[in-house]
Amino acid sequence: MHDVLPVPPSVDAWLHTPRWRALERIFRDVCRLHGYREIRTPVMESTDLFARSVGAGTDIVSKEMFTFTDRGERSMTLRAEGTAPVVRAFLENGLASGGSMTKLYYIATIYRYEHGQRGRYREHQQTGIEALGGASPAVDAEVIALAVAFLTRLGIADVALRLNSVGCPTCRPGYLAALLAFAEKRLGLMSRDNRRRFEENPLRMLDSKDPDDHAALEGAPVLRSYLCAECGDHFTELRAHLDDLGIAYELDDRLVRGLDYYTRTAFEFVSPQLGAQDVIGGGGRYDGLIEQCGGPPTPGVGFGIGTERCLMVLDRLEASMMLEDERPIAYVISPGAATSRRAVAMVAELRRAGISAETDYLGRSIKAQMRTANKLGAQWAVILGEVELARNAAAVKNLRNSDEQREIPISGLVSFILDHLHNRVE
RNA sequence: GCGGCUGUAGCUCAGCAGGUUAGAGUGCCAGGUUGUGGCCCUGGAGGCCGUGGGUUCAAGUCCCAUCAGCCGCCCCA
Repeated sequence: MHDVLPVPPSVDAWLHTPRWRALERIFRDVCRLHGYREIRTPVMESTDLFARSVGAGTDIVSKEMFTFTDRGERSMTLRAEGTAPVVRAFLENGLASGGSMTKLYYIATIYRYEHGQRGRYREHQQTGIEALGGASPAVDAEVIALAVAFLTRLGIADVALRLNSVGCPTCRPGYLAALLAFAEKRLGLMSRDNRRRFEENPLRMLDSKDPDDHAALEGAPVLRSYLCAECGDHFTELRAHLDDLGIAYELDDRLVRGLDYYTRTAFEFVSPQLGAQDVIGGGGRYDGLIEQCGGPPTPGVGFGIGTERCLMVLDRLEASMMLEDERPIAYVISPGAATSRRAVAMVAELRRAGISAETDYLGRSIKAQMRTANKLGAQWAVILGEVELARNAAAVKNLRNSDEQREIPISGLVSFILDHLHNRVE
C-alpha cells in the first residue's frame, strides 16, 4: 500500500496525485469516445461473489482475498477483482435491457492479500471496462482497441499485446484430456508447483516460467488447435478485426489467465520497462459468467489495467504527462496586521471571480511572502501596502517574467488579472 | 506461502572492526535589503537511529522477534 502525494516523492515520482488525475482523465475521455459509461461499486462484497465467479482453485480466491466477518456474521471480502462486482451490479439493477449492449467502465481499488513487492501492492487501482451483451468478435476488438487507445494516449507505446483463445466448455475438456495425457508422462521432469497444478489447475501448467517445465512441456498439445468450430471462427474473426484496426499482437499458446471465468479470448499487455511484475493489464471474454451469477445467458468481454504499473512505466520512460496547473494566479501580500484584513477580503473576491488566489496567514515579512508567492509559482504578487491602500490601489508584479511592478486601482484589479491570464483563449 | 536484502533529519544518503555532544546534501525558517521573489552569502530549527526484547562497562553499529519496504519465486494489475 502507498500514499499518493501532492508533491512527487524523489524516488517514486509516480506517487503524485496530479499524475493519477491525468491518467484518470485520459481514461475517462477514451471511454467516452468509445461509448462506455462509468459504474461505481462498493469496496466490499459478499465473499461468495468472488469465490463463485473467479473460481475456488485460483490463487486469488484460495490465498489472496481480504476476507472478514461482519457483525451480522456474514463473510465479506474487499474487492478482489473488477469484473464480478460489475456483473453483480448489472444484474441487481436491471441494467440488462433485452437485446441491447451495456458498456461500462470503472476506476476502482482492488485488494489482494499477497506479499508486497515493487509493482505488486495489497491495495492497487485498476481502470477497466466491461462490454456486456455482445458475442461478436468485433466487441473483443473494440475492447482491445480501447485499451490500446488508452495506453497510446498515456504515452506507453512500448507494450506488447499477447493474444490467445482458451476455448469454451465445449472444446476445452477435449484439450485438457490431451494435455493431461501428455503431461502425465513427464510429471517427473516438472517442478513441484507444476505437479500441483497438474492436479488442481492443469491449464496453468502452461505459463510456468520454470525452464524445466518449459522443456518438459515442449511439444505439448496446443489449445488453439483443439478449438471447436465456433471458437475457432471467433478467434479468426477477431484477428481479422485487429488487422483491420492496425493493432499488432503476438499469439501466445501458453497465455492462460488466472481467473476461471474466461472463455475464448484472453489477452495481456506486457511492458519491458517493468521487472517481475511486467503485466500492465489484461482481460478477456467471459461468456458464462453472467449466467453463472444468476442472470440470463449473456456474453461479456473486458479488461483491467493497473494504474500503478502504467505510471511506473511512464516514469521509466520519463514521459511527460499533461498535468493540471496547480499554481495560483494571484498571491496577495499584506505588509502588516493593518492590511491583512483587506488581504483576506481580497482573496475571497478574486476567488469569486474564478481567480485562484492565496495569501499569508502566518504574519510573515514581505520578503517571506514574496518568496512563498514565487515558490508557489503564482503569476501575480498583489501587494496591499498602506501606501497603495491610501490611494485605493494595489501594487501588482508579474512573478513569471521580469516586467516592472505597477500600480492598479483596486476596483480594476479583477478585470486586470482576467485580461492578463496566461494561456488565455483569445 | 517460500528464499534473500534494507529500515539513520521532511527527502536522498554517510556513519569506518560497538566507545565521548549522530553528520552531509537538499528542503524548511530567518538575516544580509527599516515594504518586495528568483541567484548568492550567513545563521537557525529539525533525529523515541522502524518497533520490542536481549548481549555488553558501553549498541545507530552485535543477536532474536516483529512491522514496513525492496529483489527473486508464486501469482497477477
